[in-house]
Amino acid sequence: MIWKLATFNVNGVRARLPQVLAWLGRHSPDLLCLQETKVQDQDFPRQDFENLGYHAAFLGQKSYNGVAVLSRRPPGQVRRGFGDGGGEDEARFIAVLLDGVWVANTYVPQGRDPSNPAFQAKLAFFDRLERWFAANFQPSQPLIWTGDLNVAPEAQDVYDPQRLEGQVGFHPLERQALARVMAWGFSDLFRLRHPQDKQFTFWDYRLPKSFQRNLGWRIDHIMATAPLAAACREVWVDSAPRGLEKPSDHTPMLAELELPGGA
DNA sequence: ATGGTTGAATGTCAA
Repeated sequence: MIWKLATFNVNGVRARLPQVLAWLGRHSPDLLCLQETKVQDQDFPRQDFENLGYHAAFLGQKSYNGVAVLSRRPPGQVRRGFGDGGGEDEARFIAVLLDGVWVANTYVPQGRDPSNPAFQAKLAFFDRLERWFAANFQPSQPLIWTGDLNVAPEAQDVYDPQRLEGQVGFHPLERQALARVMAWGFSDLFRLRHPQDKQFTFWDYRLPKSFQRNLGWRIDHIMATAPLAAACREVWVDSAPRGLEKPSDHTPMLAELELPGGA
């Protein structure tokens, strides 16, 4: 079974709804993970997605954050929040069991600035994620971790690594925190398939003409354990949505996997 | 230099 999955930080699912619906019609992924939906659950535009044949699982809050998974087939199970006894006040984590594969969709805290307490909360979020993976899975099992991880892993993942070194999103402590989760058992599917490419997924609104000048960051990711990394056929970034009128500041990343038999 | 723009909200925060 060929499986197409995608991740897209939409920066407001209601503001981006026509764009997301058109994108789904064009690309027809088996599942699409959304971040920064910025909508309470009772206002999530579920019907618009169902009209296109997608099931919607979501966890939102007022004004900020919010994650959702849209899927062609209904998820067998859904986890909203970590459920580990820690705080669940921010809507940043949802996981679904789809076609026998668990997919964790995360909106990692941005961190604001390395001197800000939010930065420590960002580092702690990675630790919490690793504990969730380790408590529920083995690295030998098929598992996807995707979303806006808000970290560029390597120098080739930012437009100016010398200038940006030590800034939020490209700070050594964040790269280490991400690397520790990866070391549990994940591969970065984009980097696996494209070892040299300088391909970004985010271009800041606040930098004049950042998209036209390609002043971007690769901070949206699709990570997979070994059996799914071996099953990965292709990974790519669709930059077109970032060039539309009133775009999100992010653009989608997609992957195609040949799911192992029986998954 | 510490700017700039956007969404959700209708203050101003978070990114």
